[in-house]
Amino acid sequence: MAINKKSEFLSDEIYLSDFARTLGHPARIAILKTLAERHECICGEIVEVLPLAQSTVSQHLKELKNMGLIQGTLNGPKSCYCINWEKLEEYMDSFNKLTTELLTKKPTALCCK
Amino acid sequence: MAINKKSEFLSDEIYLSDFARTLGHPARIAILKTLAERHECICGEIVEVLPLAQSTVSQHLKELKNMGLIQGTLNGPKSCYCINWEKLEEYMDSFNKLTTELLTKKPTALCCK
DNA sequence: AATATATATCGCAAATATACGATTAAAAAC
DNA sequence: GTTTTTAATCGTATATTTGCGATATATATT
Repeated sequence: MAINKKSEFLSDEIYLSDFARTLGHPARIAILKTLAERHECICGEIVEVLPLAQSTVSQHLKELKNMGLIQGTLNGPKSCYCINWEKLEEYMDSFNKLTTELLTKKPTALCCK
Repeated sequence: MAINKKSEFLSDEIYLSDFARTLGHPARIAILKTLAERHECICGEIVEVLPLAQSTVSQHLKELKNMGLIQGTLNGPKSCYCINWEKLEEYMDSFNKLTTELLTKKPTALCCK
């Protein structure tokens, strides 16, 4: 690859693709579902639910946190995670805007005959 | 990584994460936007729009095609691409179901104090 | 027939992502 | 004060993704 060409795209496209890439692993979707269900979890609870080692789960949590989709606060030796709804909804809105934009351009006739 | 743990997740989570991963690169989002805008494009038109080499664009097109999101038909030496709306809407619906499912579980009180 | 055009594929290099065990750090329990 | 518990980080191995040039293939054009 040598050079990362990502920066040459529109910032909107980068923003959306970063969100999509973050959801691009089943573990991270499962984590969001678990957190939504339970409202908050300590790391260990999430590890129990996933078929992955603790260190791997910790990495996925870090990635979700870096994207702002979840937040974790220390609670003694434990670390309590929950969804950052504001941020999640912001990303969802952007995604919905894209899908709406695409759908409004859906042609009536068939293409590429 | 040694072993791919993806298969140990729920098929629904795998399905969604595959879709998300496919949108996880700005080039593929840009391709979908271009195809929606123009209804159909030959490969060369897409190459013109993107800041990537022809062979790289061809790879991204292949990935979108493998996921069923676009279809390409040969037209002489040219290859005409368009969006597979049925499939795209199917993925979007699944994604919307996830977001709805998450949002219905949004708590009223703050978590992780 | 020879040449030009268009695009898919191959082969390779580099970057990124995934996964785990081992270690570290910090608080809790004893 | 020592031990245990919890989770983050480090180091490392492997897999996957991204990107390009070169090549192959197939159709148009001349």
